[in-house]
Amino acid sequence: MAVTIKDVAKLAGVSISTVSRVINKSKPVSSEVKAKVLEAIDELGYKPNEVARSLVTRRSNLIGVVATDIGRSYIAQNVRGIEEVARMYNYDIILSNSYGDPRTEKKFAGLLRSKQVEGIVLISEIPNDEVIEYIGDFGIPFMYLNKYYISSGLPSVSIDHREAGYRMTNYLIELGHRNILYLTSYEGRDSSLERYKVEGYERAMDNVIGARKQVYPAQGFRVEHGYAIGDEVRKLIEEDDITAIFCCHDELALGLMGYCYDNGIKIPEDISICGYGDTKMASIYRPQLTTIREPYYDMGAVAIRRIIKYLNDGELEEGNTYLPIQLMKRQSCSSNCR
Amino acid sequence: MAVTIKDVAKLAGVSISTVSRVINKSKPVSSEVKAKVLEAIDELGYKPNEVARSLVTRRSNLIGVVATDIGRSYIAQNVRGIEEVARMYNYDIILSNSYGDPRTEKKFAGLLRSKQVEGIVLISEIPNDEVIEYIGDFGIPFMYLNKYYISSGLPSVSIDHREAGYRMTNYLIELGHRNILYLTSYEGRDSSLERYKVEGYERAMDNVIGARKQVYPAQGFRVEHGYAIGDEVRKLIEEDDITAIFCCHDELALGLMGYCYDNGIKIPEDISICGYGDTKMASIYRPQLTTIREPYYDMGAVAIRRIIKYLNDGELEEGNTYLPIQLMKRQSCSSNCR
DNA sequence: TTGAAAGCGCTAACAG
DNA sequence: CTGTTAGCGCTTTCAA
Repeated sequence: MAVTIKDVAKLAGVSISTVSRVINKSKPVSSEVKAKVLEAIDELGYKPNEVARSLVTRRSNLIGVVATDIGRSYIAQNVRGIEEVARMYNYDIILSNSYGDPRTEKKFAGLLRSKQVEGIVLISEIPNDEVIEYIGDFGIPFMYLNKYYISSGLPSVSIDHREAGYRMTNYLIELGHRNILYLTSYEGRDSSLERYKVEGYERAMDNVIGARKQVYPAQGFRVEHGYAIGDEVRKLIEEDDITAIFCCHDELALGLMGYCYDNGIKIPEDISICGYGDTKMASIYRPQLTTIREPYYDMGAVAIRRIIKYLNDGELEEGNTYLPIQLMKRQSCSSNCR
Repeated sequence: MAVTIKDVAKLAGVSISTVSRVINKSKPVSSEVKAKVLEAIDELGYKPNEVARSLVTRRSNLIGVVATDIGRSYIAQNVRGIEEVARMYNYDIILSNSYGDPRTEKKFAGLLRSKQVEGIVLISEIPNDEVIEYIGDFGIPFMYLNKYYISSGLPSVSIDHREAGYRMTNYLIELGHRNILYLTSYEGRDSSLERYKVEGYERAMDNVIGARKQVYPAQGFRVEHGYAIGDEVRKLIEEDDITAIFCCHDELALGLMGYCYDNGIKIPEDISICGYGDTKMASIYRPQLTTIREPYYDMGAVAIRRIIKYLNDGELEEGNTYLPIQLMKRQSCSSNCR
């Protein structure tokens, strides 16, 4: 049986209230008594039962995180940010993976509430109004991270995708490219964030005489989709004289680069390719991937910070927090255009 | 104020015990009463307070995970395995990142105990007898995952590194290589697992007439270390006519491959390189990395399964669980030797 | 400065 | 089958 506050009290020859007071420094305790208590705690190796404490204080010091899949590199970075900042404020993280199922997201949110978490961060890759409404009713602070879908009005953290799309495109234009293909992920719905990036892309292209816009859809945004679209892209390159491809996500770019490698297409000599996200792999891969940095760690850190701020001050910030954009110029894009 | 069991009892016109019974299906309840209770629960949107429940049942349904850094790809996979299996048995995961500091590992272990976790998985990258002893005293099941250091006797999960080193080396030999460099991570201590891998490597080399063994240390096992050792390795290749390099970890191999790319050394035409681990990147990178698969997801899954088994049956399995070895033959190794 | 006692929300005997 | 009651380990009034 674990040692409890009673054991400590008995050994120190004081009441449990006194022990509680020295643990929490909640009220003055005479230094001699305090010494005795501390000694007893030390001798017994006593650690307060946080569950009991939570029950009475109504503070679990727990933050719930529902993520699509911690196995995704960027999500791991999100979670790192969350965990590290939470830790600074003495919060622990309960983690659950939904694997992209909306019903699971909702179920886990409910489980987290049962565990009395004080706040929830949802890292999703799908639109899911139902879970958002559901969590909204919990009456605890909630942050929503989704790098694929629009979360208009929801408390969230991201970069300005319009601006990012614009900047990246402009960089390619500066390199001398005119026929730049924007490779998007296929989207039935228009709640996709792609909308903004494409807007930025088009705005940049429209500024330049002789630039030819072209937006082409892949079947998704993962590595395998980038690889799979290779044949089609190759055709486009030849037919339309494309010299640079702006991929809507790093993973897609990496898949496409894999295809190019396997098919003897040289990057950036034959074609410039850039990505979006700056996942870990982007800088390890060769040629290193030119990309837009989405600061995943910071996104997590800011998200949890907003939750904690609310928990401390009751101050509720609304809407999206915009983080600075960084263009990572690397090896995969050059001015070697035809 | 959240709705409690009392509210439900009042609305349903029954006692709280009855409500408890229908929630837990712990004792028979007449179907009409049950219906009333269920209705009340639904109407109020009642969710039992797990904290209160934990306090009385002494079961938190929480598993603590202390990891070095969830940002590392393989650790994310470990945690995925842990989380997914734990979930099947209704356990939640509390996650903390130690960032490799032994004192932090110990501190977090203590915090987890305070939170009444029912088991702990420690994913470490350092030797740390102190924390092991500390957790050992908690009297809860404990699994130790460390892919760099020996955990002799401790409950753990891994592949047979001796055999893996042997098999990989043999594969290179079969490809025709004779001068194979084993690139290890620098180790002052001999509690490193490298010992086993090198043993396997040497055993394979010793079997072959004309094979020349050479074990060379990098300053560590990360991508940057692989890149940094590039100059030295290049010299070795030339001087000693090395045709293949067996890197002790994928990250090291990837770093070295990056160096090769940047310096015009072709893989596998000029040199064959293989890794160890089969991290996600190994199959995305080009050329794809030939490597030994360490099944990270499974390692996590098996670890948590052993914990849960103990929790259910009280059965304690000791020592290491060995998982099958897989040799991933890919693009980075060929028989193109001089 | 200290102790006694109530109670957080729930489960689990114990009675009935 | 149902209700009453005693805690789980702790914090926090309220008195002393």
